Amino acid sequence: MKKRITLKQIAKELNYSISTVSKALKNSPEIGIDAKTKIQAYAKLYNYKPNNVALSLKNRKTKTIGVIIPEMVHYFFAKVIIGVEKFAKKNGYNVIISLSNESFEKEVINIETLVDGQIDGLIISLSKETLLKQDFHHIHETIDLDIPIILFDRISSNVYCDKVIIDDVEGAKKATNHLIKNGRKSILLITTEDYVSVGNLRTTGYIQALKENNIELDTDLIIKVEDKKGTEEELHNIEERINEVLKLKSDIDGIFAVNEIYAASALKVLKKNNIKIPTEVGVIGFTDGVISRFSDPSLTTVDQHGEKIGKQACKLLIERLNNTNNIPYQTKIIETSITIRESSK
Amino acid sequence: MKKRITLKQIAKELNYSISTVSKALKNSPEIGIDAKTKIQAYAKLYNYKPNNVALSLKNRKTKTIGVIIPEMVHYFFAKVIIGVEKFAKKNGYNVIISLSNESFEKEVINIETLVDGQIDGLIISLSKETLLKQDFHHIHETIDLDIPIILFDRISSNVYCDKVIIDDVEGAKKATNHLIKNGRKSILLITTEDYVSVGNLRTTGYIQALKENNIELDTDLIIKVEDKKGTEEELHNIEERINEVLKLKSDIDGIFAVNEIYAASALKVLKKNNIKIPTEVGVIGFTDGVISRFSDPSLTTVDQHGEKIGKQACKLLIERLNNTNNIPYQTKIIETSITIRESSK
DNA sequence: AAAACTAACTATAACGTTGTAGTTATTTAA
DNA sequence: TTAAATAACTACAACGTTATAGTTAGTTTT
Repeated sequence: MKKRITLKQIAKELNYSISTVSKALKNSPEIGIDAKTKIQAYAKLYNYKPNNVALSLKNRKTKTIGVIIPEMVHYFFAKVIIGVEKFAKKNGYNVIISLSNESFEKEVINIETLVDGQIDGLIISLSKETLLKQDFHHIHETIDLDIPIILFDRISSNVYCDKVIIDDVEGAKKATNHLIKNGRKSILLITTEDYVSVGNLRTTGYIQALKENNIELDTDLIIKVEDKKGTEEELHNIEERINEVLKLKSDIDGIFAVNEIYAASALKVLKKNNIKIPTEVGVIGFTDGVISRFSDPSLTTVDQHGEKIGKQACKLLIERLNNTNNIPYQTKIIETSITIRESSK
Repeated sequence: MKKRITLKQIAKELNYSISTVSKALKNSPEIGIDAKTKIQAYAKLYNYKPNNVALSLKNRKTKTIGVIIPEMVHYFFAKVIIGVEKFAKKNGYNVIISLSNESFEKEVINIETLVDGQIDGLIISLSKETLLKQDFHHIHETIDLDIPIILFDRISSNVYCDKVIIDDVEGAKKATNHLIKNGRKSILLITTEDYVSVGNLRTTGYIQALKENNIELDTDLIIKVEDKKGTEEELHNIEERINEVLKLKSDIDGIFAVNEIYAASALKVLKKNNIKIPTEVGVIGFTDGVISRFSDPSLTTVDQHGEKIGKQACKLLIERLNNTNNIPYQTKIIETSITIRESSK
């Protein structure tokens, strides 16, 4: 119907030049008070708003930040996005979200499309496939184009850029220590294959905690799950493997899972075997999401503070965007904390 | 480092005019084969890509679709977005996601920012506050600006535009009937206050199902929850109220909850009271999300097929964008289905 | 009363692209 | 051998904005 009004139209209507109108609306002292009042009133009446696309073209910046996450249905990523959103809005930036669906190819395409004039900078958590392939050319090319990238959570030491992570080792240590402090000694670890960096690090933390408490490491107590995108089949397989180990090692009194799905699976298997939680076996999971909160018993978790991560990532990005002279790359570490619920202690 | 190359630069470098370069890259027959080969080779070498912002300005369209959802941590919305994304990408559109956080004001601001040249059309699920206020001026203004809007899930009959919904009444009926078919007669309904349109409709479906099966409606068996954004306090309150009703009405043999959080709360209370699920009480929830899948017992749910909804919404939008002549507004209804799990028969 | 200044404007270019309307030089038709 | 046609280009305007560099007319200054 009534398309957006432009400076040109206002100028024509009021018999001023486009420049005058532009300046009047910017309250420039160059413009007389008469013209200003008239123009401003007219603009208000017709609800003038500058065309952002034109501004983007002129200023060569879009005031938009892109976020690429592997999946949307993860509570953690959702939280991160909320953090990014809040901080971005506060600083006059918009946020575009894109999904890689854990696929390397989609990640590459998404970055290309976004870099294509849509965004000033990117916040990315790498897809599993990318980490497996160790192919980061798309990231490097983007940085070469002077488009800053902040990596969070799923990062790689082979990429030079700002990063925001949690201390996965420390978090896993905290989790394991929590179980040990409760007097547990035979702790089952349910983790991912090593190429998933966070899984790897959490495994390390588990091992370190044992060592520091002089508990001998028993590799039979480590289940490494091959990731298959959470299919029913995979879930079943995980439960099966947990079940086997529980049969084999009857002295297990604690379980640490590197994500909440594995933790929920552990709960299920324990309950099926009529093992009392937390009296006989205590359970703790990494990632504080809805599943943990609503499971029965509710799960003790390592909270990654996703919102803080998002905020920090956004902050780093905006700082870099505002700073033309290259500041050295930073890696910010966000503290984890343990949220104690029914499944432990 | 190496900023994106432009037509101008190519033109200068190869001593052609900008128009020639533009046309050569578009393979126009106006341009000689020599020039074409040279220009195309050069463009490829320097990885030329047209600047999207300039194109947006020129074409007055952005090839971007905006999606505004009330929250991100809902599995349902996440699914819808996946559906939108897939269909959009396939048709050469990008997707921007924005969150209203259930706030009317944020919804208004988000729409304004997006409409400001960022998007060609919008897909929106209204915030609770908007539905409560019944203030849709921002929606109407956007439509007046010739920016098409598709509403999904949380819609209002007071807005004239395309809509995609599920048949909430039918879905609730299916759910209630499922319990009745299992021989249950005293079915507790846990729903929202009436201003939340979906809650309202699902309540209607419940009532209709009872009527059709000649079961007398007992209003004591309806719990209407005042929505408070899922705070711990609210959860506690819900559990309390369920508990009270269970004490009062000992013959309850089925529970239908209009979302999975309420359903999970019901499970918890039942288990605390040592009531066997599903033998003594069967439970079914609306919305098929992670909580339902990982709860214990796992929850029977009404699946809303979020991905389908997203796809349909995106389809309607793109059709409208491609059709300058006004087609009449449509409301598409996506079928629900029941996913039977452990909590009911 | 000529020079300098100022207030209040306008013209122009630029951001990167594309479609339309030229402009050449060369070839073909009459 | 002149007019018409064609091939292969270029110029220009436009999308909406803003910063820079003008241009007026009127006012001070001396």
